[in-house]
Amino acid sequence: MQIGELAKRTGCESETIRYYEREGLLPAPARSSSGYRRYEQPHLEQLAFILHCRSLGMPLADIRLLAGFHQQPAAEPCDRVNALIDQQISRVHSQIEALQKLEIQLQQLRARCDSPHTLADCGILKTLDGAAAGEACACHDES
Amino acid sequence: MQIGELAKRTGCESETIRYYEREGLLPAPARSSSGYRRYEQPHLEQLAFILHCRSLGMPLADIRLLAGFHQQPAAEPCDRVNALIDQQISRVHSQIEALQKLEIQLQQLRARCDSPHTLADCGILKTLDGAAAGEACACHDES
DNA sequence: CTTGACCTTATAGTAGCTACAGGGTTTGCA
DNA sequence: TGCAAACCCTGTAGCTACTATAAGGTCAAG
Repeated sequence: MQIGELAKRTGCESETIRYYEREGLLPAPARSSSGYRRYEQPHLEQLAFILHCRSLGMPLADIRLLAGFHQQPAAEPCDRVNALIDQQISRVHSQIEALQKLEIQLQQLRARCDSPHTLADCGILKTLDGAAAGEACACHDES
Repeated sequence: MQIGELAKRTGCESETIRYYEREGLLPAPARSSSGYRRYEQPHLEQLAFILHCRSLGMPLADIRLLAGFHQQPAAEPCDRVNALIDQQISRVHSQIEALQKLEIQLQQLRARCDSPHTLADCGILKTLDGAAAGEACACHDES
């Protein structure tokens, strides 16, 4: 199949497929006489593997590693696979925590201007300006 | 003060300060005879304003807008300020939701290999491979 | 024989920095 | 006076994971 069909079947844009090839995540396929890429079933599965990992938020470098385990002797221990997943879980987890703190801070800031005002009276702008001048601010200091 | 001192006082690297100047977030300061940037107190406050907003995860484009409100007549309504903060809150909120789903999916995947195995037996790799071949997977399908 | 849908490569853009390279300046010390 | 360390300058390239062009070649239908 051509790149467009692979794209349609996987829901991944042609340009992204070419990008994955350049990045060494997908093997370069055979070419037709006119230079068009010709994909087979294994390419589709490899791409699906990549997309599945991406949907789990894994970085391309980790996916490269994960894919690489297929080339290794099957009797090897799989602890590095587990470590990659654990790493990803902890990355995601700490992002969640950081964003939750952020949301609270933003809501505290937002509460400073709950009814419509003018720029001069806006509690949000005042808070931000005050913080810039070194004062305590609703969003960061009154935890 | 020179850029290095501004950097030290704000905890922002000199290169980032120059970057903000290039991006039009900080006004270009006066220069010494040898071309060194000379900052005054207002620059420090402006930079602190930017850093404070950044610490709330606001994109530079929004910070530019927020800073721009200082140049506007003080009697203008501040609803666009509020809208920017609301937007940021909803961005952060939907990121949190997406990451929480991700974490659950990752943990379901991780549970497929809770004790050490070989690559051949690794429930994680098997799940990922199966998903690539079109099977249902622990992480996405058994919600 | 032309139109439209496909494909090719190469390059630049996105966000928000960070990290050089390759220079100039200033300060202090011997 | 000479020199080294610690500053500063500009300009450019790198990071992630794409996305979006430009400028062109190919192929099938009508």
